Amino acid sequence: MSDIQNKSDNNISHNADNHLIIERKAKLNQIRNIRKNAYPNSFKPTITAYELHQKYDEKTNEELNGIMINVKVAGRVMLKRIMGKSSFITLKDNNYNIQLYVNKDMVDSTIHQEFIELDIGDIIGVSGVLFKTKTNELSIKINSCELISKNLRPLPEKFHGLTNQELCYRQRYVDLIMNKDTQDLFIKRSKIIQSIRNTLLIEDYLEVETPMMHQIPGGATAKPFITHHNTLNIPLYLRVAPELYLKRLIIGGFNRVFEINRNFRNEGLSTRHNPEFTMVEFYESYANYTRMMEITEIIIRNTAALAIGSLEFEYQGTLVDLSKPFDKLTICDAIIKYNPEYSKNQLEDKDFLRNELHRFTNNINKNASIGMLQLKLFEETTESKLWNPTYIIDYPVDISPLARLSDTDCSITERFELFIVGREIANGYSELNDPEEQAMRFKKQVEQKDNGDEEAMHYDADYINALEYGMPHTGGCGIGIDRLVMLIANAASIKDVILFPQMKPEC
RNA sequence: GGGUAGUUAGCUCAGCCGGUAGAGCAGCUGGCUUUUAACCAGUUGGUCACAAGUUCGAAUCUUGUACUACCCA
Repeated sequence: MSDIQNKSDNNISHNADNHLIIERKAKLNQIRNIRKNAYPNSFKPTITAYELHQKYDEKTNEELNGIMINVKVAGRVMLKRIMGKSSFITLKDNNYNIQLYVNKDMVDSTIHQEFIELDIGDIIGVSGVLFKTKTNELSIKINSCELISKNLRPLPEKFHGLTNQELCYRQRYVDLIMNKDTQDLFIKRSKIIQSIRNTLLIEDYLEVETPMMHQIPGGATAKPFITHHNTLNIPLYLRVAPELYLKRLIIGGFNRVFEINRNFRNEGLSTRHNPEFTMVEFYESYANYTRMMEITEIIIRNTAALAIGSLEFEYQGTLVDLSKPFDKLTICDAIIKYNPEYSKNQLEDKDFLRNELHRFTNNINKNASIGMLQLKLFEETTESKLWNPTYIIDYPVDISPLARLSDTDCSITERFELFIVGREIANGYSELNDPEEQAMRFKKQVEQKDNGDEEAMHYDADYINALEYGMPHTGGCGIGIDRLVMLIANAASIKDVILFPQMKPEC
């Protein structure tokens, strides 16, 4: 800890003080000289700005004068309009504004002086009486004013706010102070997660927590972060997925479980990738992938209904419709539907697929199965066209090491991915519950790892051990919550829906 | 990893056929009795991201580096 502390000490004052900050620090020093504590903690508001508007917006000035409502409110000074005798401040309390008013002749001169000397950004507590101005704005005629926390760093410009995207991400606290849209988005995110949780609880799922630190990373083909446990002196991996632990719980006898939590993948940063991201994974025994598609559909509709109140909405300027049953297509059917120039015969011809793929990429595995070639062509030609919700089903077994084989075709699995606005939102399957088959699949993964595939899975002997106790047939699914929030909140980048996205260090 | 654009005052932005660095807001001083992006007058504030080059002279032209955004792999 102390090492890290010492290193970070170097950047503590990375923004050198300008004259604005020097002036405000001087003000703070004055306050320290006058008061015992410049950061008092005794002010207790009696009402919030939101409640004030709820209760009193409809009242007239005469009605308010008649009942003389005394209130105590706290918040941040956002705007000042100082005039000779009458002065106004716009106070922001938990994202709602309330106007404060003071008249020089009607209060003690020190209160008036303190009021007009407040800086934009200061956090204050006031008490006063409600009234309405000429323009019918609910306001508080203050009779006392206490500085609770001095603002030392000036806020961004009052009209344009903070628009510098980099600063919004790096200093989210400033973004949240200035931009109501940002606050609203993260409120929406919270509602979406609540909605997912509610839907699963109603479906009788149990919410659980499984390890974030794995001795053997598993559950997805992805490159993990690695760390070290000092006492045990072993490497630990931040999990890439909770899947194998959730299925251990199914084996343990919980019929329906889910977990909403972070996964970590050691990949690049992009508008669709943050190294830590949030997933909900849910597993239901005595179910298969058809049931998982049904419940995924319910979950996604419910989130939209709760967060935006509609199943039809715009994403980046184009309408998305969640109201109709989600389309369900195999990889080949989807290619043909969105690219009519291809025929079924062509898609079953390995040489044709290879030639076709060379138009898009030179990176084609020599040993790729026909399923893999079809998938590759799907990714190149079709994925980005799947705007309205579409389940792509029956993925090749090569890339689905934890999914159950199809009963009719042993080259494919009972697996689906859900695409909306051209992006993968969910991934689910009928779980592979045959321990011998699973052991064989793990061995294949290990071979791939030995051949240099950093994303290939490890052999998890304890998971095989668990499966050998017997796991009922089970359906499972994971939904990427960040991408779902992007969709519902109409955000272009994953950084917009993560409060503190990972950024490169500032130089 | 590759391409394109951006980086100028605390914030939002001008300036870019090279010639003393600008505005609005914020700040400071003064005025103003219901304002609301209050207004009016005056005023402080800059290593023009960083580094090298071309030039008598670079925010401006060239190259490189860093970060950010977008597109592609």
